[in-house]
Amino acid sequence: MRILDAAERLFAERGFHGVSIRDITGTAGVDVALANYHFGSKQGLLEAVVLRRAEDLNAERLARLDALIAGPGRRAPTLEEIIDAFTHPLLDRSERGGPGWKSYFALIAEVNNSPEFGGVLMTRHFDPVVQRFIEAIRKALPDCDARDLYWAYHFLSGALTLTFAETGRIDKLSGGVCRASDLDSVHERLVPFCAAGFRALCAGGTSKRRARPARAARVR
Amino acid sequence: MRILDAAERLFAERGFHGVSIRDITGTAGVDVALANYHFGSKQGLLEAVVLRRAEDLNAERLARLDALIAGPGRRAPTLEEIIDAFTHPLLDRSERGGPGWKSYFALIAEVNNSPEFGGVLMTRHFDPVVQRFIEAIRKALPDCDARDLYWAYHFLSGALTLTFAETGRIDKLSGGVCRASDLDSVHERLVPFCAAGFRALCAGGTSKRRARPARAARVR
DNA sequence: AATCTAGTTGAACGGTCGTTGAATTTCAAC
DNA sequence: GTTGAAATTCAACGACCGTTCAACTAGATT
Repeated sequence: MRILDAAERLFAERGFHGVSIRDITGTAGVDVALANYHFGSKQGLLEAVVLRRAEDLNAERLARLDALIAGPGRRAPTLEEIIDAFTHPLLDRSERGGPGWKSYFALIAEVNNSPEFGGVLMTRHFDPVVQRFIEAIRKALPDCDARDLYWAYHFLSGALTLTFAETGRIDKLSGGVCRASDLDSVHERLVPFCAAGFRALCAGGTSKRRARPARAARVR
Repeated sequence: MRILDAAERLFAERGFHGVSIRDITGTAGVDVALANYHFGSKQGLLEAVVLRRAEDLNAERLARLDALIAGPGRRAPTLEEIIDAFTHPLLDRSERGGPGWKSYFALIAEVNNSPEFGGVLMTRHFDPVVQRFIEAIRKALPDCDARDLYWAYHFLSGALTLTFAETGRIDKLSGGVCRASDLDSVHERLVPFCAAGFRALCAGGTSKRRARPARAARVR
């Protein structure tokens, strides 16, 4: 659907309110009224854009997770493998999934940080799968406190979202040493970074965590 | 300035394009034309909102960093202390800095993930201080590859931004076990999470990192 | 061939948008 | 008390907004 493609790109570039239906239908080469006919409203169009690729993404994520935990004669999956199953589908699609996917991830990053739409859209379309992954991580990190687990996922989510949005800020900050478009390179670091973070919070139960960083929190 | 306060809150709630100048001046109780008179344009108003608290934030961050590295008879600061100097000013202000600060951090999260404004505003107002912190971390993690360092900061930045935006998504995801508004609790975990991530990427140079997670990347 | 439905178009609705210029008020300096 | 600049208001500009509805087209069904 050309309307969805145009909406995806423009919403990602300028945000929901920064784009008019006329911008979208104009880019798609169709009449203004067609958007409302197919999607009911501008909000409905946004939701359709989010939903379209979310289904594919969720399916691949779950397939990878199932392959890890139910593979024939499989040992228990490592934390790194679980995180990779969660993040690798994004890497695949952004690098080799066609041009729409990069727009999609930039859009998701905006929606994710938007009080207006984030709460509903993200929860509805992504949280069920996230729950499955958190359960898997819980098994890989026994004796892990639930709060620590959820917060660790929260940090992973923030890093992941910013990374695949490819805002290009890191390019400027690093003076060209890092390129946001070099996703393979980032992903290679994202997985061990987050795995180490998870272990720092979870491994050994809560007591270890509370004892150590209190020192840092007491600075000044 | 009442206009800045109103703009800060409304921009945070509904995004730049989701708010009209009339919304802002109406909330502030002044005439429509006053916004353009003082700030030139709607974009100028956004920039003024971002700049106002950025200065205070940068000053406090640098003061804490200087106290760490130049304190009287001070040992070399730990990684946790440096990260805390970077993040604690956010915690202080969000919890005890008045109502405007929470709006501000939500706004920063949106601007940060926006291709439209993020590139210019974030780079201009925050990157100089970020560079100082990355330099400090580099000294705390000798033999650290520059790319690893920048990418680790990138992940920290994403986690930090999402955390202080307090989108409340974690509340739903965790079924109430975690509350985004409980910032002390999050911060207590954010520092060790990121410190462990930095060490996983940087400690021992690049060879160690490249050897290990390749296994996770080769899954499937 | 007639009928029906989904898809598409054109035109228009009322409303809101960012911005501007002239008129008015405020208020400190003289 | 007058002057003058800064601050604020008022009214309006043209442009664009999301949405709707009647009209029209295409293609399958009868």
